[in-house]
Amino acid sequence: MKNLPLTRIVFMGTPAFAVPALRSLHERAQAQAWQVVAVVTQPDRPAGRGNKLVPGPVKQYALEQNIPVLQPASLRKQPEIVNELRSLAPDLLVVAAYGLILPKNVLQIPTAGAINIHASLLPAYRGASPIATAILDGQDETGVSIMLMDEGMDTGPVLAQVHQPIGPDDTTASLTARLADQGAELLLATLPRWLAGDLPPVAQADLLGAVSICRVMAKEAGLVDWRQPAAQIERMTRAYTPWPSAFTTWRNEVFKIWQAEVLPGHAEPGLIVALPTGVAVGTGDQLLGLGVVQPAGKRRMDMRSFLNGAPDFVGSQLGI
RNA sequence: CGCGGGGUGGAGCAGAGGUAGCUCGUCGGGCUCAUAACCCGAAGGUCAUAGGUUCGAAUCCUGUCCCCGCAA
Repeated sequence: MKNLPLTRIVFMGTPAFAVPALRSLHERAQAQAWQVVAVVTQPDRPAGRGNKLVPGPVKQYALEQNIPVLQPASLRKQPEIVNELRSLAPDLLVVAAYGLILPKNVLQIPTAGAINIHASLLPAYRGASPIATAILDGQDETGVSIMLMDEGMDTGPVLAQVHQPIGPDDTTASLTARLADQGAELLLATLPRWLAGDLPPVAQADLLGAVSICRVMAKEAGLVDWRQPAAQIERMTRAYTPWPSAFTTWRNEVFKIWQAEVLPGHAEPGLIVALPTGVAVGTGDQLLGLGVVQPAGKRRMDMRSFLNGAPDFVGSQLGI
């Protein structure tokens, strides 16, 4: 038992989505006879007020667990990092939301391949924002795929998939948390079989569903166009939580909408109207009832609270 | 020192040198088939914190803590 060769794993990931997978690998290391020998994550970035350098969640966890951390700014331009990876002699790369493209010479390092956890049912939603885009599209389910990486973007053959329903109140935040846990579970279930040579990869062309691609989300995507249908705007509030949030302007300042619901009725797009049950905004079709909002400089609050301090809100006009 | 807004009864806000006010909520009472309705009454605040200026500070000055928007 004690002399079995350990499977050497290098984990690559950055945000909170990747943490459950790393934690699972690390906590089960002994039982599964593997070892997380290093973590590769994006460099600390200036964040928050004051622009202080902030390490990502994966780095924080790695530091707590005394796992060595590498933070290259680029894999292509820093051959010394690639050499360092090679010298770690990993058997396996496990990648989850790392944020950098892995060049071929990196993918070739591990003897047992590079495995990626992707938050969609591939081949749907390849790319950078699978969770938010699925919500925005009004999908009623998504999932997690464990796949072998190739040089394309999320194009490699799939080892395992699980489905996850998208609830009517799901946000990118809530879905991300569930998918991260589910992905970690699936990873643990998949890895031993893959390492044992017991799991044939399936090409994405042989899977159900059409290819679709989602790009990195832009801040401006959250800007509400009140001429759109109410249902679309409602989905924006959930898809863009926690970032960049669905927002409009009120009195020339940012006004965020965190929670809303489609209601019957009609009003001029962007016009605030009073209803027996609350306050709503006109859209391209129906009304959008406002639930939780956030004026600039204030914390988010329910509509009742906001109206207590802004009695002239009803009748005013939002947006551009 | 990246830019900016803000911390006032449970909530959201107003007040900007003379010891606090509005809307909502809460509690008691009334009315109602009923209501995020209405009527009457009440409780509840050392105005973030430390120091300073002043006869007097929530209001002016300085330090500290905390919250939020932008930017990244």
